[in-house]
Amino acid sequence: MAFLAVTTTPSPKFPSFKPSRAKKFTPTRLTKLQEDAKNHEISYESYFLRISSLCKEGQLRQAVKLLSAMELKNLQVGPEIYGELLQGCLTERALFTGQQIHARIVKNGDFFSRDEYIETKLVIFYSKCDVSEVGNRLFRRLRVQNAFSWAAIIGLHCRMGYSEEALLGFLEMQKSGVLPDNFVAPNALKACGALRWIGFGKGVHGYVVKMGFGGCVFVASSLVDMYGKCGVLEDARKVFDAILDRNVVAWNTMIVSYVQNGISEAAIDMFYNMRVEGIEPTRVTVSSFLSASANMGALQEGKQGHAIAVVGGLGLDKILGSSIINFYSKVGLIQDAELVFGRIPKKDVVTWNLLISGYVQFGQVDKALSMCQLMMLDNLRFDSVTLASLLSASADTSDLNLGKEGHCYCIRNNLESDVVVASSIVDMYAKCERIDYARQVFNSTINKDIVLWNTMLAANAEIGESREALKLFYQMQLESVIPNVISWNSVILGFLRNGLVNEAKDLFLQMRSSDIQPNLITWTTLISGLAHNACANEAISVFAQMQVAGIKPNTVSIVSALSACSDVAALHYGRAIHGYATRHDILLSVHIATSLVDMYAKCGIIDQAKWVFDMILNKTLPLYNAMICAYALHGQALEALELFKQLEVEGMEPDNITLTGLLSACCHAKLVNEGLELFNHMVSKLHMKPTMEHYSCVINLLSRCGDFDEAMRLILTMPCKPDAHILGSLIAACRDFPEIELGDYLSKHLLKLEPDNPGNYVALSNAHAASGRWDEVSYVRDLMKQKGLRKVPGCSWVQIGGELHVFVAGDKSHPKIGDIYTTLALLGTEMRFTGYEHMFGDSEILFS
DNA sequence: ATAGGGTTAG
Repeated sequence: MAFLAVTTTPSPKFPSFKPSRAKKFTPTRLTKLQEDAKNHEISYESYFLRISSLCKEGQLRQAVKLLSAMELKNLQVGPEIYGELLQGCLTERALFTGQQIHARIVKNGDFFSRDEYIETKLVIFYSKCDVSEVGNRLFRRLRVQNAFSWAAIIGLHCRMGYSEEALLGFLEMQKSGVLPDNFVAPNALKACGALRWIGFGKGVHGYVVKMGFGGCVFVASSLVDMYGKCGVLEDARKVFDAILDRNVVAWNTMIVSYVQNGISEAAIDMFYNMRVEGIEPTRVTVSSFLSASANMGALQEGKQGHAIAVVGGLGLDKILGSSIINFYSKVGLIQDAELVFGRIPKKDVVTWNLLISGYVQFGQVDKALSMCQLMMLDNLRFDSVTLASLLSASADTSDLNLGKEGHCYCIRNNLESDVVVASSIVDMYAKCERIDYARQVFNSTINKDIVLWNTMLAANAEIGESREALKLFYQMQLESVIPNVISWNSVILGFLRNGLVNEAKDLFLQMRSSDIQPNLITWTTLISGLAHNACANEAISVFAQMQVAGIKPNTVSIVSALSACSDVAALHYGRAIHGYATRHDILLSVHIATSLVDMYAKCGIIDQAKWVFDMILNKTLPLYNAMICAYALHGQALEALELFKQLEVEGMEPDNITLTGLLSACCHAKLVNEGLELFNHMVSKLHMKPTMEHYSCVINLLSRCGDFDEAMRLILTMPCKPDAHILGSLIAACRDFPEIELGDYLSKHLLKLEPDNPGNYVALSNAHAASGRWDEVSYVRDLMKQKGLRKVPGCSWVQIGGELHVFVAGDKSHPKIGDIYTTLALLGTEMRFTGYEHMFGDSEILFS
């Protein structure tokens, strides 16, 4: 029973003195006591007061010195002095000093270390310093677990993210007969919010009301926060409205709830209401307001928020600074973001990440990379967010080496198990055309979330692996991940990229009857996919359906619809879309103008195309290209060349498309000198490498003008093998002149060169058809049949008398069919569709 | 009691 004897040591004599009395000392009495202490014998009381005030001022070293002085003089030190010292260490979060005090307490024997007040203080101290092992151990050894220690330990669990433990503590506390007070309730509510346990939260709400804490702003604000975190904004608002004296925190909590639930408008509204009530915003207010502004892309509001922070003298800490940077980079004002970045005194990873992701988002990969280097020089390590941005940059630029470096960094630093990072890695490999690597990373990631599934789905859809995409779509559902709009959209895209139009339409119908409704991107995907698969008329009708469904078309959908109109020369619909764009003030978009130029040109109205072209002030290269190709289509080579001059005057660099347009314009107009001059200019002055199309235009031009020698010379000197198209056009020209011998030679050569390439046979038959030699066409087709070659879709046409004969090989829905409509449009409106006929087993569309 | 960053679809 020796140890019992220790615990029952007779208590030393202490002055009967309670810390609560300290509050009654007035400042004058305090100074008097301090003077006494200097001159005369220092009383216990004044030691206590001196230590207490030093602790409150944060002068911990001085306070500890006094404690040592007391110990030297063999003065008895009571629990209240240790308590004050611990409180001082607590507010200063001075863990080391606190541990020293703890050591002295233990050294002084069980009377001190087992004092209820001291024990509780120690639990609170270690809990607040987030030393959970010690805090928990001391708490478990407590003989009396009072409301204070319970609050400390529940708060500790809360801060460490052990929300379940916090709530268990809340229950256990009640079970042991200690009633949770208005200090514990906020922590319990915070845990409910973190766990999204609305049921438990409501229980706490009921308890709070029963106990009469409902009027406490702290508790009410926590309730607002809890309901907000659980997504029940109506209840959050009800609690908020019932608070009688709302302080800034209450307002902030409500604003934050709206922001976190994506209701930015309401958050902004709240902010203005708060200002009307004359509540001064804090950094928390402004940074939440800026989040809302950033999410809405509300330029004016965000700038106002920044101004309020400056005018209100709110210091630029890293969180407020980050919010400002986030806002500026989200609205694209990267330079302003840079400026603010430079003014933040203490930056952390988040600050750097924001600027880096801003750069990545606006395509400034170089700046993002140099930022990463500077970040390393600042002794900061990359985290998963940095890597996600870096990997996304590698994906955008298809930089496989950079991407691999990023992947390796993730492996070395254990970041690859983060789903977000895994998604970025998968996306990076997919965009760098290494779907095999993407698949490997995808398979080895344990916890797949919807974004990761969608990333893999999109990767397969992009390359038309529709089977694989559909498989993933079912597989994710088997693993209880419910597809969202993006998943559906990707599967539809996969079908369309694979040319499976019916399957795509089918899935779209399924989607419309499911819980998930098509959004703008679904409609756009479908319209553009139909247009690309030669279903122009359907594309146009889907575009109309989309408006019926109440979805406002954007630039991409309008451009796709216009391209569909171009394909079938649907002037009527094209004009309607033009009108729509004008009414909605989106005509200024260069992309739409470019499509309009193309559409009007292909519908035969070159003047209208020029009108649209002239209307755009800041012309881009694609716009010039569209107009040049429009002139080429209409055989107006001189105008095209004039435009080329204008383009060079404006300091633009022509690209391959520009040159193709110009050369084909020359070719149509048989401007042989201009064409050759252009070709030489392109090679020697612009240092451009001619493509097969460029050679094709020039060789076609030469042969159409009868210069077969020069054409052959070019064929022999070109760095790549001539394709079927080039030889085909040459053969066609041979028939026209006639250069029968050369033509026959080339024909045989073409078939000898690549006897198994069906494209060559098609080219040949097209060439024969163009010169009206039907027997030859028939012969070539027979040859194909003998060789068992599948027909390659394609078409050709020829005008004989008043009739236009159009030959369509294979499927009538082949994209090439669009050319027929364009040709018809160019020929004028007299041409009338008269029906299909069959010739050589293929369809022939007759017009007259 | 309240605040900041990242990944997927046309």
